[in-house]
Amino acid sequence: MNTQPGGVWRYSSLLIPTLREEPGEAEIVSHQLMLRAGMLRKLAAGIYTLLPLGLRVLNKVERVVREEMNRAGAQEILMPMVQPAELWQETGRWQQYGKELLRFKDRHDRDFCLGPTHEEVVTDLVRREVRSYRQLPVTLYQIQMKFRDEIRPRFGVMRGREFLMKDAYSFDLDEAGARVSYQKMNDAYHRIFERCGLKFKPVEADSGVIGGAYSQEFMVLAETGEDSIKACSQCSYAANVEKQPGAACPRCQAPLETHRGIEVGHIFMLGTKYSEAMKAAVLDPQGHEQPMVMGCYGIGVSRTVAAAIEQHHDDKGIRWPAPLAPFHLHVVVLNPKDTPRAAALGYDVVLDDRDDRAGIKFNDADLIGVPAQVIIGGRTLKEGLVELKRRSDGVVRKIEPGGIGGVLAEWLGMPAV
RNA sequence: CGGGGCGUAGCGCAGCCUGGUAGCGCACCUGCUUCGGGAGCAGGGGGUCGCAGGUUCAAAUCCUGUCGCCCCGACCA
Repeated sequence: MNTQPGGVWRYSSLLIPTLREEPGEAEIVSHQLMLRAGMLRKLAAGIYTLLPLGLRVLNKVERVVREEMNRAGAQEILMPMVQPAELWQETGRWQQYGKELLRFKDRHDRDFCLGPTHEEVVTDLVRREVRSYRQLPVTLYQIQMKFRDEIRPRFGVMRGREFLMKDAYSFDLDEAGARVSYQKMNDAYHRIFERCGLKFKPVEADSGVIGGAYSQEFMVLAETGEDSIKACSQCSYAANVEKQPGAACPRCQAPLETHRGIEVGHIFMLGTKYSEAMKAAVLDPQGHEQPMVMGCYGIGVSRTVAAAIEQHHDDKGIRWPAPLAPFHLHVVVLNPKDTPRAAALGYDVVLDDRDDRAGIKFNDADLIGVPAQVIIGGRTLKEGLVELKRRSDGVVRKIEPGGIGGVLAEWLGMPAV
């Protein structure tokens, strides 16, 4: 599908199978709304097909992520989903990783796995191609489907087995350089989640199987989050409960408050765990071999979509933050005979030209949650006006069609492209 | 893997306890009317009741096994 900005799409030609009733399979609101809004359908436990609307939102998150990764100096690559066992045996994770790592053999009886993460592959790439400290620092990233055979997938794309992830890996000559790279990614993550319109909190976390010196998780605050976090009531300190079992802030001794969070990002200072195991080294200015100091940085792209819905919805449906919205403007044409010539507004527009009753169109529009709606029809149309409605708070303005662009720019907080 | 629940039309469900030729709402198709917040009337199509065995004259219903899905727990970059 065309994802170029500024297009006009006819609702009648899009596959948007909205559901009036709540699907029995969904427990939490983001999962329910993704199904009801026709974004998502299940193929098997934890494995989903994204429909046009769902894909458009995913693409919007990807766009924000790419822009900020590129701005931070990271370079995009694309690594294979299928990985040979040998690499994982080098780091010992072939044995360490449990059943979450889906393994299989090819026709020649060689062992492979579906990549749940890409430290081994990227380290293999860099050790082959980078020889000198002059080539550092380098940060590589990709946006790719991951597969983790979760014990218990749940809540739709919140905890799927197959999911879209942005993973980045930094390589530096020394610890100081690695800290700079880590900080750049930290800054980029703040910008990404802010741009996505999310209320989030960076927390200190355990680095788990990935390993490394220290790590931070980016938690979207939501009641339905699977993680519990402790945040200081006075300073900015916050930690995952796995990491912080105490009741008082270790920095300022103030009491800690408990919140629920959805982990949408996780950044790790890896150190030389992988570069040493895999002999990924460069020559320093003195001509000595040094293992590269690494960091790795993940964002659950599909999970971010669900997290955004958890924070932005009401009883009628989704209320997309403008940067993530599948469309910026939803044109509700009450009488298909009044279908306007779709003016090039410079925004993504969906035009509901279906031959259906007004109630169906209003309800679908609210469900899908495009941030602005134009209602064309009735008395207003006879006056030569249209109604512009803001989804977030229901504010309605009657204006001349020529004024739509201006109000949109104001409401969306973003200029036309 | 332990505990709980559910598999009946595309979706949501009833029927199962107490066995006797499978039903409701929505959706879908046709016609007429209607048309600013999920229309009305009339007609119509759609089902191996998850699957496999067993009991029985007869199984959606009872028994056994099995598969799938959901929730809680353990686990989780």
